[in-house]
Amino acid sequence: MNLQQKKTSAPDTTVLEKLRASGLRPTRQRLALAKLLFGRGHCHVTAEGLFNEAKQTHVNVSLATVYNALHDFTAKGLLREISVDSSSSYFDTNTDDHHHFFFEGTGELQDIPPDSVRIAALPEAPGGSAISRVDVIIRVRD
Amino acid sequence: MNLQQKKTSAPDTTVLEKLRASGLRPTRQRLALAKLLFGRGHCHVTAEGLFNEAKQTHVNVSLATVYNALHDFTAKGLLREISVDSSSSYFDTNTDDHHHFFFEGTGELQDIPPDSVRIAALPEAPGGSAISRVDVIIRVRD
DNA sequence: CAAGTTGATTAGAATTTTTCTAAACTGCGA
DNA sequence: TCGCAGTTTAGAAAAATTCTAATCAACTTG
Repeated sequence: MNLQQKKTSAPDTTVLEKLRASGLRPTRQRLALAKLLFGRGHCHVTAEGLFNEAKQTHVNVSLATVYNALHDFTAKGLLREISVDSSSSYFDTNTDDHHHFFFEGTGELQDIPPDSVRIAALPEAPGGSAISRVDVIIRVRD
Repeated sequence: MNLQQKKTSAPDTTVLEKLRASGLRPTRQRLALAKLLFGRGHCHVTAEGLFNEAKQTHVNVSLATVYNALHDFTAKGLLREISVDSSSSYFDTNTDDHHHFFFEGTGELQDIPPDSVRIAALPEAPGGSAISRVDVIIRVRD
């Protein structure tokens, strides 16, 4: 047995625990997708993009399942959904409070550290309703 | 002749001029849609929503034409496109610099006057690229 | 520990949203 | 007025997303 293989299996346990902790059943499909999403540094994916990655890794899931998983993960707070572009929505593995650059040419997203944008004077939400999130997207030509 | 009818025809001229000034041909379809969009106070519409309004006003246009018109108007700076929701994009007749409340329950948008949000410390765009726009969306539960 | 029960999950099918492109139209010059 | 060139429309196609019936997985119960 090769040590290289052992190395890659270590984060799988973390991913499994992550699913268990969220209350989602760790099915074959979800585990495989979660491994792709969380088994590396933070990233921004689209459903189509993750679906293609899955295919390349010989993980057999339907596109509908990818959508289901992304939405389930988002509902459990494992991902954050971002709408910047009418073409498709992005899912961010970084769920901490932060903002984004959007490169209009390539359609790519990049995180902005939370303290490099400061919002002074937030308005009151109308009708006394609660603010659930503030999204700042800085669009950049490239 | 009724004075009431005269009243509603006055803004049509403005709408016609608006189209002419932008360089878009004032076709029957565009005029009808522009009248719906600009013949009243600022509003936020979806393609589907505008299409339904058109039908109710007995304006015969296809949904594809509504999309074409909305995108053409946006390209000429008559509208601003906003992505908040993966379900569909919104078009805002207010093209001045301003931000939005998004009511997650009803899916409605509301303008925030520009000076009630102040952004201190905007980060440098990476690679020296130019910032084309900064969008702030405050999501509200309702 | 096998079988049944219940609720969660998957993925093919359907729907919705958006774009593409051939046909129709418009304005212009001959 | 006629024909040409570019613009606009809208039916058809594509892309994105959701729906739902079939499948599966965890938990009883015998």
